[in-house]
Parts: sequence; C-alpha cells; structure tokens
Amino acid sequence: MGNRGPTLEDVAREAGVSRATVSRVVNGVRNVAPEIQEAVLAAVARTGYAPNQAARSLVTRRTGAVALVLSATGGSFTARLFSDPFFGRVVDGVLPVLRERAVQPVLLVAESEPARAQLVEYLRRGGADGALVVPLDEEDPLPGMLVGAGLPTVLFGRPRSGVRCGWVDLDNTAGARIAAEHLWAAGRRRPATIAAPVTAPTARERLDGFTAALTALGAGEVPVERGRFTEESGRDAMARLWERDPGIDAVFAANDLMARGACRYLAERGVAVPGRVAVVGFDDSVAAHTAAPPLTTVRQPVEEMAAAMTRLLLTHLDTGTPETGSKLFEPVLVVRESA
Amino acid sequence: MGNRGPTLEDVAREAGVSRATVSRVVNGVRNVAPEIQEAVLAAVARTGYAPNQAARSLVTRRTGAVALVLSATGGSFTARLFSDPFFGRVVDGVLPVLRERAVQPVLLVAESEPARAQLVEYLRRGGADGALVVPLDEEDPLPGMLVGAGLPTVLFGRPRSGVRCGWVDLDNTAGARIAAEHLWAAGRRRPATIAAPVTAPTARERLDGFTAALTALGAGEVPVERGRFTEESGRDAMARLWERDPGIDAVFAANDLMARGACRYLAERGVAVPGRVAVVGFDDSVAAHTAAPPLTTVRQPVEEMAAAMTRLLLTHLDTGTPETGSKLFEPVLVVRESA
DNA sequence: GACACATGGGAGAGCGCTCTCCGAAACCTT
DNA sequence: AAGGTTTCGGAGAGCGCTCTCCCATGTGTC
Repeated sequence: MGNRGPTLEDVAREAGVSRATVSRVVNGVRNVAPEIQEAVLAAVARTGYAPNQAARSLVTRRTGAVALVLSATGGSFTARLFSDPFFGRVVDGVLPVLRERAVQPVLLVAESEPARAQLVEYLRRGGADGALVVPLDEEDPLPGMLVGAGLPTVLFGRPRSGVRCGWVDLDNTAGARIAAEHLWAAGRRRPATIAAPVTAPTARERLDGFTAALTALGAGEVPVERGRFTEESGRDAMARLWERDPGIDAVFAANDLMARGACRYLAERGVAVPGRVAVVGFDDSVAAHTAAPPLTTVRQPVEEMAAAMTRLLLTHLDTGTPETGSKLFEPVLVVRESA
Repeated sequence: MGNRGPTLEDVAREAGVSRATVSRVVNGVRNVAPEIQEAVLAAVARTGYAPNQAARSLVTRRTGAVALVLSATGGSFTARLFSDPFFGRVVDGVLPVLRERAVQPVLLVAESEPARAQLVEYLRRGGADGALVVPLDEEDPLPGMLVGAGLPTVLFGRPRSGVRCGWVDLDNTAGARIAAEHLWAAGRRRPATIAAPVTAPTARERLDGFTAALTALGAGEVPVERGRFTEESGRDAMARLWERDPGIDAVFAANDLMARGACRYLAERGVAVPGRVAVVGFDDSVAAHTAAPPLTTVRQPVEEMAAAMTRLLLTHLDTGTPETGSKLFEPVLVVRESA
C-alpha cells in the first residue's frame, strides 16, 4: 500500500513553518503563538494530514495501544468466547478506562498454539504497549511468555507460580463459602455441586471452597459433576447428578450458565426450584436474572475488576516501574428466587 | 517504556556480519551462505532479538496486521456482541485465513461515537493494513469513514450507497422467500414474523422478502413485531404477536435467537411447536440446534462468508488494486423440528 | 589465461517522526 | 541604555529497519 499521505514536512511547507513547529502543534506541547498554531491547524486540515504512527513509535517507543488478550488452550473457543457473557463484561470494564486515556484497545485472541506464538511475536515486536490477559486455563503458557518477553502485563486471575506480574482476582473460596452457608442456613443438607474443568484455577477454588465450607458445617460427602462453563454442559452435569442421587436438595454451579442448564434439566423433570432443589450460580451475569427462575448467585464484579486491571497496567506504563500491583475482590451473595 | 531490546546492529556485531545480512536472514530473502545464515540465527537466539515493527513499518509501509472491526451505533453493545453466536462465527471464519498468511488479526470494537473516531484515527495512522468491518446498523458511518480515509476495507453486508468498497453478503431476500415457501407448502396460511430493528438492512431484507413472498403466494396481511436480535426480545415480540392474534399458525424470526425466544413463549403458554405454530429461524447458528425443539432455519454460511471477506481484503492488499470485489451467498433451508 | 557472468555480502541512504539544542527576538529590570 | 531573562521557532541528529546499489569473490567459456 503505497498509501503515502502527506507528511509533517508537507504540512510545514504548506504552513510556512518548520517541521518541529508542526510537531509541537500536533502534539499540543509548549508555547506556540496562537496565530502560528492556527495556521498549522489549517494546513493540517487542508492537507488531510495524519501522523505516521510507525515513525512516531520509532522514537517514542510507544504505540498508544494496549492489548486485551483472550486466551485458552482448549479447542474451538471462540464459540465459548462469544457466548459466555463473562467476556463481554470484561470488555465493558476495560474499554471506558482505556478510552478516557485515549489509548486504543486492541482485542487479541489466542485460540491455538500457533496463534499464541504469533501473538507473542506480534507483541514482542511492539504491537502494543502492554497486555491485559484473561487466561482460562491454569496451564496456559501465555502469561509466562508475555512476562518473559518483558511486556508489561496484568492478569485477570492470579498468575501461576513463577510468573511475576500484576493481577486482579476474586476471592473465589469466599464466594463458594457464602453459597454453602446460604444453602445450609436454608436447611439444605444434601447439596451437590457442578464444577468446571480442573484446569481452571477459578473453578478449583470454587469447588474446594464449597466442599470445605460444607465439611466445616458438618455436611457429608458432596456429589460433584463437571461441566465446561456452558449451559448445555450444566444441564448434562445436572442430569448425571440426578441419576446418581435424586435425594440431593441443592446445587451450587461454578457459573451462572451451568446453573441455568441445571434449572432447565430440573424443569424438564418437573422438579421444583427452589421448592425441591435450590440452585445457586456464580458470577451474577445477565444469564442470572434472565433465568427461570431468576438465579440466586455469587456476584463477581467483573466490570470493576477489569477496570482495576486496566488502571494497574496504565500505572505501570506511566511510571515505568515494573512493580507488580494486584487487587483481590470480595464476592457478595445476590439472593433471587432459585435458592 | 525504555524497553529497548537488542537491535539489528547488535545481532550483526555478535555474528560478525553486517546489518544488511542479518536483515536478509531474518526476512528469509536472497541467497545467504548456509554457515553465515546459521551464525546469524545463533546470534539472534543468543541476543533474544525481535525486530522492531515500527522501524520495519516505517520503510515497508506494512504493519502485518489486519483489523476486524465490530461496530454498532446503538448503546451497550458488547452485551450483544458477546452473546450472539453470530460474531463468534465471523471470527472463526476470519482467523484461519489470516493465520495462514501470518497476518495478525486485531479485533477493534466501536461501541460509541468517540470510540469510532478514535478507531478511525488509529487506523488512519497506520494501525493496520486493512479492515474487515461488520456493521450492524445501516446508519453506521464507520465504513464510509474508513473508505474515505483510504483504508482498504471489506464489509460483511453490502455498503450503503456512496461507499465504494468490497463486501460479502447473503441473499437475505431469497432466504426469507425460502422460509415463506416452506411454511406455505406445509399448509400454514396465517404466518407472522418477528423482524429486527429497521436500521439493520439485513433485517429489512428478511422482513420485506418474507412478506413479498407470501403476498405472491396469495397470503393476506402478515402481522409484524420487532425484536432486537436477542432471545429475550424475541420472546416479548412473540407475546405481542400472540396477544394481537392467537390465530397465527407460523412465525418467521429474523434470527435464531429470537426464534428461540418465540418458542420459549409458546412453550410457556402450552402452545405446541410445530403442531399448533410452526417456527422458522434464520442463521443456523448453534442456537438453532440446541433449541427446544431444534429449529428449522435458513442457513447463513457465516464462516465461509467471513473467510471470503478476508481473502478479498488480502487480495486487495497484495495487488494494491483498489478493485472492490464482492460475493453474494445463497441461503439454504435447514429443516429440523420446529417447522 | 582473459573475459563474461553469477553469487554473496557490505555501505549507506532514507522512511517520518520527536526532541534536544540553539539562536533570535521580545520583554523586563535596574 | 545595558544586561539579563523569557519566549518562540528552526536545525539537525537519530530512532531501527529495509533495500538499492556496488564491490569482491567464485565459476564457467573459448
């Protein structure tokens, strides 16, 4: 694309000033006499000038863009990416913070191993100033690769050991405990849970936190089935749970989508929710209040967390100090009708 | 970020050759003696060299990235973006084509007016070599802005008049006709339709095509209610339709999600589908076959279309000719259980 | 053995911008 | 009025790379 538009030089000639002056006006720095400033702006408008970001980056070592990386090691993940409201919430939290600072948000998806490699290479070459990473699996090597490449990085969720970078996270264990205590207090003595893949640390904390809290309360063994965070998989897990033991009177699912799936199965079987079985979800996404019945769920302030994550990165970028800030958020139980 | 890593110069010194030679090896061009090539690669590995994309772009006028722009003029659209399987399918179609060519896909979202302006500025400055745009509203000014800025652009859906650029599209009118004919052939004589916002050209074609086909077949007035492409809005539209006229015996919805919503409403009212009312969706997304009952729907080969759109852009980029290619796809009816 | 010709690798210009100097002019201050 | 100080704008180096020249070797031909 020999799309060579006008350069600073052209604008300078047009305005009858030097390159440096045009640069000053364009970047709004220092004191340039008002009439000269006006002349320059007019010249910019007349020529249709747009600064060449490559040339600018070459000297400033900044691109003005920040990458929001969605990564997963499992196959076919765009399907999940664009069906789980979770990601939309992350994006919703990130965008305003970046926009306010006039930083361009750039979404990058790492859906496979080669994609991950290509993505890291892109960032190593200076495709963006920093990365906000939402990894979905514990084994995901991406955060380590990025941090290893020296790229300012902040994660949604704690990094695996050995990877030093900023992060935000929810106290999932506490969230699971809140759910357990709510169910217990409501007289439920035979709770089960629908967990998520073992590879998601988040999921493990929710599972362990739930069983640990129930054990502490004096409950017996808690039946566990696993889903894949999708509504469909939640339905299936509920089916297996029910087949194993129709005596259970409560179900805690690791996210709202799976909780919905569980409700759907129960509805199909004519089992009353919450009359016969109480259901608690996790996240408090839109999926929670549009469910039938509306879900009681553990609220994860995703947007807030994403905004905090973004601010952490911007601070890192501003100060240049690679201090790895972090922030842990507390969950809250949102009681609706399902439990 | 004074993140200055090793430069070509450093690698050259390390390998005992000139800058030019290192550049040749890194870019895999021309004939470099095998032993020298090896020495250079070793030096690259030792120094951890990564080419500076800004410097490279400055001379090549290429970034090696292509933007996939998701744009909408309505408010709060990330919610829809990350809940409608449609976008995931677009991404699924685009990624492989780009990956194969080692072009970095970069997702950009234009969720508001300022965001759109910032995005255009970013691309004008050379943030990417070209743009694949998925506009959701007819009034969306983005395609025009991009084309006006001289950026190679290909749209999903025909451009509004006055905007000259490549595009791919589905023959929505034909799709709606197929649906109408299917329902008519099945003996449905009182069909209604759930359309989408007037601002979506796609939606208008589906609505007009449906009513036109039915008129041609000899049907009377077709009741119309509008949704917003979401399952929830489809449910509500069905409710209004039913309230207006419980005599209708078929419903054609402008996408699968709304068709699902319609089914849900009918199920709530105890109306048999397809026994009493037949339902036809549009898109054949995952939402179609996971619905209860599985939806009869008009298949839109989104992935294929997205791949074609990408190839159109790459060709444009390769040849430099701003010939505005385009491709129209034919819909197919997928008959399942709902009609 | 003299010439033409391919082949491998270096020198150096220059992509478009920022930013540090510096000099000229205007303004105080005493 | 002489010196000091501030304000404004220009000159020019240089960011890290690519790519065109060009020269120094090989290799083939008669």
